[in-house]
Amino acid sequence: MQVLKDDIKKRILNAAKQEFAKRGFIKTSMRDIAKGAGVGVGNLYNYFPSKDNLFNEVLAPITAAFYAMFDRHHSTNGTDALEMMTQDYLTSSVLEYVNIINGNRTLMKILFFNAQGSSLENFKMDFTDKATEQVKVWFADQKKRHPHININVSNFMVHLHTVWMFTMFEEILMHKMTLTEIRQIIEEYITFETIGWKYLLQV
Amino acid sequence: MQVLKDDIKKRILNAAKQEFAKRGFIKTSMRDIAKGAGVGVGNLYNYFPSKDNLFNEVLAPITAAFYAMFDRHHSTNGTDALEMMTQDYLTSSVLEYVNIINGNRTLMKILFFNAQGSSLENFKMDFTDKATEQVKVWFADQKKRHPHININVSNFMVHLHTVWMFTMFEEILMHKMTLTEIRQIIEEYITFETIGWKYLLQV
Amino acid sequence: MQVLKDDIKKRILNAAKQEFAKRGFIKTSMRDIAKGAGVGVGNLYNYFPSKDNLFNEVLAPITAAFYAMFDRHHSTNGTDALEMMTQDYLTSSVLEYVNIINGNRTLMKILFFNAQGSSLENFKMDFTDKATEQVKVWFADQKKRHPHININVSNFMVHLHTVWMFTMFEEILMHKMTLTEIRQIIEEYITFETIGWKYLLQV
Amino acid sequence: MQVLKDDIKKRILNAAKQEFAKRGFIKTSMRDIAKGAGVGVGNLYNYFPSKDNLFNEVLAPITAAFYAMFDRHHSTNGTDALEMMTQDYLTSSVLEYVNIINGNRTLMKILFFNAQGSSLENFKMDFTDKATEQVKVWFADQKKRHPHININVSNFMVHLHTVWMFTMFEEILMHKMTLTEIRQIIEEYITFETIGWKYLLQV
DNA sequence: CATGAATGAGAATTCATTCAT
DNA sequence: AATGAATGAATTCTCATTCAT
Repeated sequence: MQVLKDDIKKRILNAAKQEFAKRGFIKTSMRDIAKGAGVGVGNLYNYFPSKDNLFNEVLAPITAAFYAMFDRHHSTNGTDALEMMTQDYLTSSVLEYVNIINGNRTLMKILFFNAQGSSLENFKMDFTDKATEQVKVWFADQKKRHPHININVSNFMVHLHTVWMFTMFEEILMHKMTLTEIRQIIEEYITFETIGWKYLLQV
Repeated sequence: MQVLKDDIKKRILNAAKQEFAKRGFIKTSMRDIAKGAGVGVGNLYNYFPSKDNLFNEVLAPITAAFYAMFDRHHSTNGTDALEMMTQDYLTSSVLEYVNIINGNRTLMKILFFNAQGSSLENFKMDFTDKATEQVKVWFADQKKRHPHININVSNFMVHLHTVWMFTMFEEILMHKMTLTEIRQIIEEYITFETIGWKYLLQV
Repeated sequence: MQVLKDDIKKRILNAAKQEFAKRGFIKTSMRDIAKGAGVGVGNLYNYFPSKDNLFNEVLAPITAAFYAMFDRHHSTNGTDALEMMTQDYLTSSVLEYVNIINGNRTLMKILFFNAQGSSLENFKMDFTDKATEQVKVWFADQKKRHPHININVSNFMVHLHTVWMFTMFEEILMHKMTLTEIRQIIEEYITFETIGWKYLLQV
Repeated sequence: MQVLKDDIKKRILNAAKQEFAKRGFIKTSMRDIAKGAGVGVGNLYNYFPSKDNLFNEVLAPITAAFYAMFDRHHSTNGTDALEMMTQDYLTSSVLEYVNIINGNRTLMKILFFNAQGSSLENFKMDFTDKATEQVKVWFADQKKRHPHININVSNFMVHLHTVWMFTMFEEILMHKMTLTEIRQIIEEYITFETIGWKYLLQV
């Protein structure tokens, strides 16, 4: 019975994923999902209290991954600024994101492009805001350590670059690329960012 | 009578703008707009043949501005690459965009974030694609003029930076900023881009 | 001024005729008519109190013709049965109808096929009912004159043949025919009817 | 549950039948039907995907009967002309139609008089056209068998008589008659047709 | 746990008619 | 007399959610 239940839940989540990816949150109807899952409409509500909740559950893996990553990086607040500027460090960081993306293309597409109308419609914005806050704290910390660093970078600039990273993810998503291609892009991206920031920070 | 008509049309367009900005295209109902404009529902259709058309008319100023700018820049294809790399040229270019933005904050918000479900839902994507095409042509032209330039930048990278520019606009939009702040950001942005591209192109 | 008014009225009636013929009573909107007449919507109501009234006025020529014919034939009640059975008499009668048809093809089409939803939607039925009543009176009269005539023809049969005549008109209308073709058909029709009725009445 | 479903479907079809018969396709609203069936408006769409489809389902019995009959008569193409001229053969044929009519008075009324605006609005015309085609084929066949038969009857005349038969059905419909009355009428009708055609064909 | 029928509000759009100008 | 903007009710159809079975 428990097994059966889990199976059904998975089938619902899967069907929902397909439909949300195809038509977006608003245009997807519970009926479509039920049909896709081979399940009665009413039964959906035995597993998920509402359409919005179902949507959140579908996207749980990706949102969780983002939050997990966020927490992990929270603990790197102690990392030294100059160390962070190394290509290696950055590359490994970004590749971490890329792995998330690559394992969850569909979910990310939904989260970034098809969430309008749901409670997750502002996820990207909220997340970047949070991330920016974190970076601002990190910057303040660095100021103490390296007084010579030009820390007068606007908060906005920090925010913008966070968003840009996401934008890059989006573009990678939308232009179905091979892993090799992705690696090359990441490299170009990192180069670009490193050069720019080093200049701005006058390191 | 003529005055009255124009007045009502403006009131409808205004109400529509407010509602579309608040709730997005899909979730905004003609009833809401009518109520907002202090007008009967049916009367909306004396001015605009459909919801989608009304939406397009609301956004006409901003879409027209984008297309006009696109056409103007089309004629700069002859511009030399090295000239374009000057801070001055770039700054003036970007400020052009910024002026558009600044005069049409709400409209841009709608166009970029709230157009899902309308015929303009792909405007940003289509526009960046077009812009990318243009830049690719420009790159090819530059290859002839400056054979020493490293032209092996992926199309994707070109595309990405076009999108980034838009992203910056979006962010400027969302963080209601003063003109001075905007100027500083543009400066940082230009610096960043110039440095990065000079490096990539090995100029 | 009076001239102008008449001109406008004619233009409205004409435009209405076109539209009613094209789309039928229900599907034709007052706006369409106004546009067709080159007149403001509101002005229609200065000439005709309602859509239904306008419809009636458009069809007035044809309905009037039918009623006029009806009245004329009312006075033929004195005509002798055996005289009426002659080809000549019948032919001339039917040709009378044909002339009406031919001069008013469009109006008849409207009256017969496009009146649903209007107060004239039952015109044909009402008219045939009245005509049948008249013929029944005529039959009763004949019984006195020619006791040997088999008068036991059902009222229904009388009704049916009235309807058939109309049906023939409809078919002639729908198969745009030349006058010669029409004449041939009428001849065949009369032959058919004469033969049949002579047999039924055992004349 | 299954019983309930069938019951409701019947109630909807019945209510729809009543309303369509009363007001015709266009003027009947889904709300009226829902109210008549004691059902919510939305629920109609659980049974029928559209108003037009509901209309078609309501009329399915009668349209199916017509097509079935058409197919059956298609196989009588081999029947000899002179045989067909016998009263018995014709009577049995027409009675076949009459039986259909008698069991479906309301439906035929709807199909013939109240279908405007629906996808069945041309049913009668289409059907008579098809039937006429069939008869023309039959005529051509007879010409070979009985060269002395005067086959120069206009196509129009053939068409007209097909329509007339339908017209008779319509009239029978509209004048609620007993079966005995109907039989008498059919007899008169057949007599009329036989006499007339024999004369026209110079048999 | 499962069904899908049922609900009822809400969507966009149409249209005859009125009325201020 | 003429305009056409304005109204508001009516149209078909959709859909998240509930509930009897």
